[in-house]
Amino acid sequence: MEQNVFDMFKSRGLVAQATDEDAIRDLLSKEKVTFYTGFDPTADSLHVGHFMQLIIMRHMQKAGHRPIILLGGGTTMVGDPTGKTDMRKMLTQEEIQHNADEFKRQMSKFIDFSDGKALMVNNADWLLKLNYLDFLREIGVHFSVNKMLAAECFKSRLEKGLSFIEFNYMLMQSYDFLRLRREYNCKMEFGGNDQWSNIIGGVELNRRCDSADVYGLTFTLLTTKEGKKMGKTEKGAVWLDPEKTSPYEFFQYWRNIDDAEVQNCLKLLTDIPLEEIENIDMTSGASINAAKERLAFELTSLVHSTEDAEKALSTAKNLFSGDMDAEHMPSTVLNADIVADGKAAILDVLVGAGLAASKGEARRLVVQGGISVDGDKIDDAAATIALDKLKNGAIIKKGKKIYHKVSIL
RNA sequence: GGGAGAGUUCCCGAGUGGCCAAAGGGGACAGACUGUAAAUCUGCUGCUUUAUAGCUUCGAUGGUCCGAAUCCAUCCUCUCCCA
Repeated sequence: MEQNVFDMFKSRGLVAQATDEDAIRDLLSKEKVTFYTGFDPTADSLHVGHFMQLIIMRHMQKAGHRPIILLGGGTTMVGDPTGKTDMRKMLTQEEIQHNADEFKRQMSKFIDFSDGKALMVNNADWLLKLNYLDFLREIGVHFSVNKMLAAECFKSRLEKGLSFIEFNYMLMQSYDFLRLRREYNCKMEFGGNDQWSNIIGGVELNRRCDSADVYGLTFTLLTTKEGKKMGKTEKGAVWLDPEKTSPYEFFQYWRNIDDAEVQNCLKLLTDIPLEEIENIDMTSGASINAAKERLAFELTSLVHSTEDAEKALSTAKNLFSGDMDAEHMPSTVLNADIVADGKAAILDVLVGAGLAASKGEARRLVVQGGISVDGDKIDDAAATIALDKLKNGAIIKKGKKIYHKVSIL
């Protein structure tokens, strides 16, 4: 008999909190369970933060259970205050719909929606129609303000100020669970560990309204060792959409991960057997690097494709071993008007390629020795690149790891 | 509704009329060292072809003044106390 999915989650360190471990293990081994995870469509692409939830749903589906993706078309209009220090920007209904559509497209890569094997529902379907008084009388009675205020997730907001609209988020999420159980016999809610309060709210609501036993399970959050959420870079989130974060950049994000995170990420995000992960020699740089490469490769193939992962890997190998491989690196085609007298100023090229935000920044980069063109270091801010070089495509290296091909029309 | 206070550059935070493009810290970026890691050290951090120069910036708008982040008026947002 195969290992119970729940035990598999546990052994890989995925589980953070569970409402009733034994009951959950039991339920998952006895029947095909319908469970749900909510996603708030606040941006037009999924990012690494959602990734782990998708992996989990995929595992569940493989084990024969039925996932419901709950799009928070309604809740997004309110904004989850959990862990946020500021109020969220309000989105219009059109924006939310657009984002939800994009989510669906990206998710079908991980989850099989055919033949009702997985469902996607939108809580806007019921939340938008709610009548305020009915809602208060049916749902509101079951929530204790005292209890909510004591919850950890509101603490930080109580210092900064919390508006009433956000305070209601928890009720709405709890109500979602009630609706999903009533309509789809959904018995479990999954989420990141930051969702714990919201999830137990829903579990309790089901019990109070219908005396129904349902369960909640939260998963470890992917965080860096400073406790920040993973998947954020200076430029923003690492997206799953190749248009927003190219497979190469995606690959490099994982390739450059902190030593201390490698094993954890392998456990949480890949299917590589546990023993193998635990046997990685963490004392040698070479073996750690090999593990990072493996991680990056596995994840890139999952999110994009094996082909993309291979391309990213070979591009990276070539670049870092000194060979110029211009094929898969980010590139920019510049307008001919930056060329004067058969050459273009290096500063203009840097700004044009988006490698520097302003000429001042570009100058700094050059002066500090951070720029090479076709392997030759440039240290003079007045330097130029000859037109024929640009025509063939010049490879600019910024810092240690950023390569960019620049050519001209 | 009454009273008190706050809004400064990516973030925190100093600055109460010229010496302010604005201290300090964090972050980011670049360099050295490394393993495409971390830690450490150094540089750097509004824009403008170099600048002892010019321009834009200190919640918003208008005003006082030779000169405003700093003073005045109105407005907006937030926090705290009382109701």
